[in-house]
Amino acid sequence: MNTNSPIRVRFAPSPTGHLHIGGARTALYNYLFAKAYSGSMILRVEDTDRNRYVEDSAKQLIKDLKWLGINWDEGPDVGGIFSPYIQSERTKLHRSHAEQLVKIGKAYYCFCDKVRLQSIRSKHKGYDGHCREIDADTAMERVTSGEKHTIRFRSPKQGTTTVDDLIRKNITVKNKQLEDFVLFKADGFPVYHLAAMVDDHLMEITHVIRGDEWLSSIAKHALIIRAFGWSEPIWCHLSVLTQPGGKGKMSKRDAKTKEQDDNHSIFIHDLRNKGYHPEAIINWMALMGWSLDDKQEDFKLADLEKVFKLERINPSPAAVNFSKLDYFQGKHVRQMSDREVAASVQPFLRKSGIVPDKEMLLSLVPLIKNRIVTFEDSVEWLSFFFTKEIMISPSEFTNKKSTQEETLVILQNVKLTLEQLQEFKHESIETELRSLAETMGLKLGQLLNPVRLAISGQKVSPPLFETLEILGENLVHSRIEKAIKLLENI
RNA sequence: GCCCCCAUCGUCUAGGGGACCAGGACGUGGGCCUUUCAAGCCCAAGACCGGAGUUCGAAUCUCCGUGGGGGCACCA
Repeated sequence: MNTNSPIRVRFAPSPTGHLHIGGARTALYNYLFAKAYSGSMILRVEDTDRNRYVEDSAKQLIKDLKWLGINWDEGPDVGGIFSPYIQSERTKLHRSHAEQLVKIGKAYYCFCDKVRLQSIRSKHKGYDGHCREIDADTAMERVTSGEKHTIRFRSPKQGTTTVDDLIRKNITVKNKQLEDFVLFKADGFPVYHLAAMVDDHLMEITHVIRGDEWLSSIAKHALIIRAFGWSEPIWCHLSVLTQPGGKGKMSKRDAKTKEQDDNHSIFIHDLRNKGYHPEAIINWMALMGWSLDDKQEDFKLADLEKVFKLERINPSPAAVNFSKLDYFQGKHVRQMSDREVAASVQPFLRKSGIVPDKEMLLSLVPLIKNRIVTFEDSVEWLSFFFTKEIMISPSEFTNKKSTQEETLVILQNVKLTLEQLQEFKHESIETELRSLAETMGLKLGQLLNPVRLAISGQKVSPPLFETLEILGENLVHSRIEKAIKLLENI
């Protein structure tokens, strides 16, 4: 291709379902490459398969990409000089190009129906060339008379086709391996192979960065391009993403059973609903099949836009590793300001029926910031602050270390101590409770754990002194009192 | 079955003939800190798929195996 022309790349999903991390990562690499080299990113929706079309999924796709921070310069929603960017609106273009290939003898009309194709499939590796030698005039007549037909590519029968992939060097395919594949379907729509090549050419795409699943048909694509006499884009095929165990392709089909546990999903919108931050997802995805060096692993989208290089893409398959996503997510949360965390957490609290006071929430954030992974996690850390009644079963108060009576005494003493406080601040609470533990001859933990249970209903909670302060004198007293009654009445 | 791609710790990776008894990160185990749980810090275990070749020298280059993956539609 012409190396002087500005870089133009495209992400070309088909609207058949939700955006998952495989597609998102392809989109990301395209986007980053465009940014790093001041090129243009194009979004093109490839919806030529009417059977698999899923209503609204293009809209969802766009929403998910935008949420991740991936933008484009041309696309169905923003337009551009090569409009339209919805492939099904370009079928006239595809048709005329297919016919052009017929005209110059690189393709031919085929009148075989599905029944015949089915019957030869067992005997032949691919299409048997039944309509290959029908003379042009006869074929033309049958087409104009309205006979159902497809247009097939006239694949070379001998020799080899060699295509250059940026990260895999030469890929050579024996031409006899190629059948006369369909370019244009009887339903009036083009097949991917034709449509994508025509659109890429017309849209002046310079680099095709796409998934590994296209590698096996790259010879077809090169042959189509060469048949037209066009120059090829630079090809760059990404590796596949495999299941967490490293075995088997990560797929949408069994995503529910294998890649997805309670907290993780391969779908971007699920991750979003779970409370992951887009930057964490970006950082995680970027490193599945790409690296800068052996030093830096923390990247913001803005960083990646500066340093991304196609040459550093790794051709070998990468297994999805959700624990690393959690790591990046946790790390990202800790880097956010308290205000940002509060804002991110709020929708999840609301979803569970909690409408927190803004200032109170802000004061709680420091207590949970390095305890949560996803924003949704905040709900279980904070809900006891906002619910009127908490549930405790008395049996939880006793364990191998302390009996009912001991716990009761602790709570009574704590109650007294707290009642005598001048001000209900965590510093003074801490001072008094520490000295109470000392006078009672208890370890701080022994003293605090029953209190924790009494006021939160949980064995684990945010740091207790701060928790008590924020919970407030009244609530603390009533909850401790309630726990005391509970213990007395066993 | 045929074709194509890939191969370094469990996982993501650095490395690209001597700098490597192979470096980093996640995870795992242990320790420190500590009011629970985290976070943080420290330590540890843990890999060049096998075999030939090329070379003074191979994780690195070549070939052959093996393993894994992807594709062989009027799907994308």
